[in-house]
Amino acid sequence: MVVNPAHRLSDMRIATWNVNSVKQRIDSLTAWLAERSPDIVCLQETKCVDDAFPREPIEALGYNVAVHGQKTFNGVAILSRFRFDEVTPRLPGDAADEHARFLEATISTTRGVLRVASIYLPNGNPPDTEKYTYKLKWMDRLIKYANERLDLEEPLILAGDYNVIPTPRDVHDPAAWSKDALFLPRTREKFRALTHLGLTDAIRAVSDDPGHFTFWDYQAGAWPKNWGIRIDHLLLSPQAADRLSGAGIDKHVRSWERPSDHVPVWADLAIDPE
DNA sequence: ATGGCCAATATGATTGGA
Repeated sequence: MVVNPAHRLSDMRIATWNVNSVKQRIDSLTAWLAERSPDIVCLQETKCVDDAFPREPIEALGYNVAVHGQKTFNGVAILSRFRFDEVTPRLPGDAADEHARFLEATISTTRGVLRVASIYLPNGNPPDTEKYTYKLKWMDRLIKYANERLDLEEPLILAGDYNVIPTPRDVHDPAAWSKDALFLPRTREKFRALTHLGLTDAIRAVSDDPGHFTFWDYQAGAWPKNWGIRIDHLLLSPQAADRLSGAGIDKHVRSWERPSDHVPVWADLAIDPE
C-alpha cells in the first residue's frame, strides 16, 4: 500500500518493523532500507544482546544505531540518518520490569526536533494468566508516558508492535480472534484510551479500508490465505499528524525469502528545512 | 484458525511468539 507516491525530498520518512531476530533478518533489513530509504526506523524483537547487534552493515548505509536488547527475547532498536540527541531505554513506571521493550530517542535535525519511541508491547496470551495482567499494566504505563510527552507539544512518533488489533476491520476474521489477548475488549479499550489522548494512527489517517494487515502467522498457510492482522502502528502527536503526507505498509516484504512474520509500516512527515 | 512455523538455547526438547 502506497498512499502518497510523490515522496517529497523534504519529507521525513519514519518506519517500524518487527524483524523477529535482527541477526536472521540482516540481509532483508539492508535490502529493505535500500529500497524504501527511511530516515528513521524503529525495530522490535531484535532478540540479541547489544554487543551482538549487527551494526556494521546498517551503519554502512548511513544510519546511526541505538539499541536496547537482551538475551533470547524482546529487544528494540532505533536507526536514524540523523544524529541522536538523547537515547533512553525502558518505559517508566515499573523499575522491576526487565523486558527490553522500549527505547526513546530525540533527534535534532536541520528541520527541527523529533521524539521517537520504539515500542514492543507485550503479547499477553494466554489471557487468563499473569501475562495478560502484565500487558494491561504495560499499556497503563504507556498511556501515562504518552500523556506526559504530549504535554511537550512536540512532533512525537510512538512506533512499534503494539500487539493490538484496534478494530474488526484490522483482522481477516474477527470471530476467530475474539478470545485472543490481541483483540479482547479490554485490550482494545486501553488502546483507545491511548489514541484518545490525541494520537493519530498514521495508516488510518490515510485509509479506512479493511484488509490493511502487518502480520501473517507462519502457521497454517496464513500468508497465502491472507489471514492477516494489523498490529504494527505509528501513532503521531498532533504536531506530527499535522505534517503527515503519506503512509504505507510494505506487504511485499512478507513474500521474501525467510521473512519475518511482520512487515514494515512507514509514514512520511512533511517537515521543511529550516 | 491452526495440518501446515520460526527463532533461541550449550540445542536435540522446551519456551515464546501471535
